[in-house]
Amino acid sequence: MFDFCNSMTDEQDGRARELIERAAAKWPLRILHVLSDAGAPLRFSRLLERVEGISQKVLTQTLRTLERDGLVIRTLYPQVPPRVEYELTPLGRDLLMQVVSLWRWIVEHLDDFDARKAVKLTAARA
Amino acid sequence: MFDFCNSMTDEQDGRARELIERAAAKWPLRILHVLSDAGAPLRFSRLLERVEGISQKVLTQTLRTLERDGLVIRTLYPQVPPRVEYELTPLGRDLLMQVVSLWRWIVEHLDDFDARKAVKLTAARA
DNA sequence: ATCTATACACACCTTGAGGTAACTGACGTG
DNA sequence: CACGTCAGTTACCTCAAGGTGTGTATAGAT
Repeated sequence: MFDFCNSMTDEQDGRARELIERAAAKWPLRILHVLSDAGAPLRFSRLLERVEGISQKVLTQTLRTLERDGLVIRTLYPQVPPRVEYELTPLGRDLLMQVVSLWRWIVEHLDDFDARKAVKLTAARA
Repeated sequence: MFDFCNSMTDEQDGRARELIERAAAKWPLRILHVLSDAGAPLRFSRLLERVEGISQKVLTQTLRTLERDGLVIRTLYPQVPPRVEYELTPLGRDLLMQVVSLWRWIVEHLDDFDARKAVKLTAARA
């Protein structure tokens, strides 16, 4: 049914899996979403305000990971006090769009995600 | 850019987020994939063999969660020794298809996920 | 001299997912 | 009566993500 899965090398599968796991962590998608909504580069402290509930430490961590993955760009302006701006890369924007389409599908089918709606066949045939 | 995000209630967003986080955990997608490939109900021990590396405990845990979410159906045949079969629900199949399309997109763009490919603008304008 | 703002770094702690290994219950088999 | 099978359960441990709280460099403003 998913022939393409078998046409992947193990390395491709591994890397894709890593990316999914990193992106599906607690904060990355929120951050990408905030950056996308802003439509313009955001400073560190703006992100800290808009990504509700995140701590400074985790925001820096997550941003570094997103940067390494090529999803955001970090621009440092050597001023005092320092100024750093973050913005989405085209890849980040594209990834977000892919995820959003999945998200939309889930929201549309939210009522189905419930075991009580699943037909139970418990042992009728046994 | 993602207008539909703002047309969601907080509750919808929260539930969708929970589902994503659960589904993107270490094992659920593998299990769904194995069940899908099998094309037929699988016994517990068949899953244990085919989902490489998973332990009994985690397999049961994960299957229970998938069952609660309405993604798999558990059928118990009251025999001795016991026989239990797991199969995908239509919803599970559909979810897997959505995720696979995301997966495919990621694999196709795997080479782009690398910070070295991102254009760096480090402070040229400062 | 003190205070403030910015974007962190560092040390510490909590929490939960996941791993490991042993045990269970019911029954048919030798 | 011991043994193996199946689908778990239970107790215990580990490890890393994430949370909390503080420290730091710099220079302009008061």
